[in-house]
Amino acid sequence: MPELPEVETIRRSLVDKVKGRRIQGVEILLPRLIKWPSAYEFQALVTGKTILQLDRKGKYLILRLEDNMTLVIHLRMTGRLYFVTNDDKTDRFTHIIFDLGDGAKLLYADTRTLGTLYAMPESELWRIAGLASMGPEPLTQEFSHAYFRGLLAGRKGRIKALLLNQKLIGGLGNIYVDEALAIAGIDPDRLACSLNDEEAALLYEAVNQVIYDGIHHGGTSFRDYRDGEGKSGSHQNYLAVYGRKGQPCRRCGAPIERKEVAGRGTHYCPNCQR
DNA sequence: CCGTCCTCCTGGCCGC
DNA sequence: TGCGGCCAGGAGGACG
Repeated sequence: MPELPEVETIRRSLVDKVKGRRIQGVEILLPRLIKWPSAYEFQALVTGKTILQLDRKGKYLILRLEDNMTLVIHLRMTGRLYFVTNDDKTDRFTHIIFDLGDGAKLLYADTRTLGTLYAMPESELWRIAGLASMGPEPLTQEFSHAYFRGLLAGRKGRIKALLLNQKLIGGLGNIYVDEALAIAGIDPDRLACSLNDEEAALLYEAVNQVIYDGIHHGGTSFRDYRDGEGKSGSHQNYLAVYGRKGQPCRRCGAPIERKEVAGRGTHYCPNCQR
């Protein structure tokens, strides 16, 4: 499940490969993945355009094309983006093929087909609500300690739900939220407004730390995630709690447990997190 | 406005 | 061994 560190790793692995290349054609094998405009219009808008830059905002990848056109991709659960220079790597999960010329292709593959693609002029990006309403990302100036404290004040929902809310903080998903809460020693079931100053400070630091470490390790390859060259990340080897049900807590040795919080499978140490 | 629940989707895993 | 059932979870929409 690509979260901010995984999407950033994909961006870094692709940017130099696609920059300056012209999209010669687009083959759309699964049209329903195109959310705006129609698949036919999408094809017309991006074909013939040169890729000027590859940006990321939260979990969205944004290809900046010439003439202020943008191609936006959200990988959701199992989306993958590969750069290839031969045809060998297409399989039945390859749904959209961007021909970049000279045998080079950018492949969009997705086993569960929940991913979404959009094409529109930069001035119309407001159409993508999740992009337009995204909150500040960890490791940015905008995501200040004061901002984070402000989020917690008076909020009755669970802290896990708050961290997952992209309108409040951009880029966190289930893995990194569980990890941040584990590092900060906070029970995911706690109400956001119940955190004291010390806990809030610990959690703020933990959120930044897990995102930093995740990027540093090239992402977490727990199931499907690979970077733009098909390489796995290594952060799965450093996880504190996610996917470690029954295994000993790295801090106290107690078995990691799993429960449902905010409708999500949640891993935590019952001893360290309170 | 806010929180909760449902929906989408399919490979993989579990139990019978 | 086969197969039904369920789980994984990001995000948008319905609903109270």
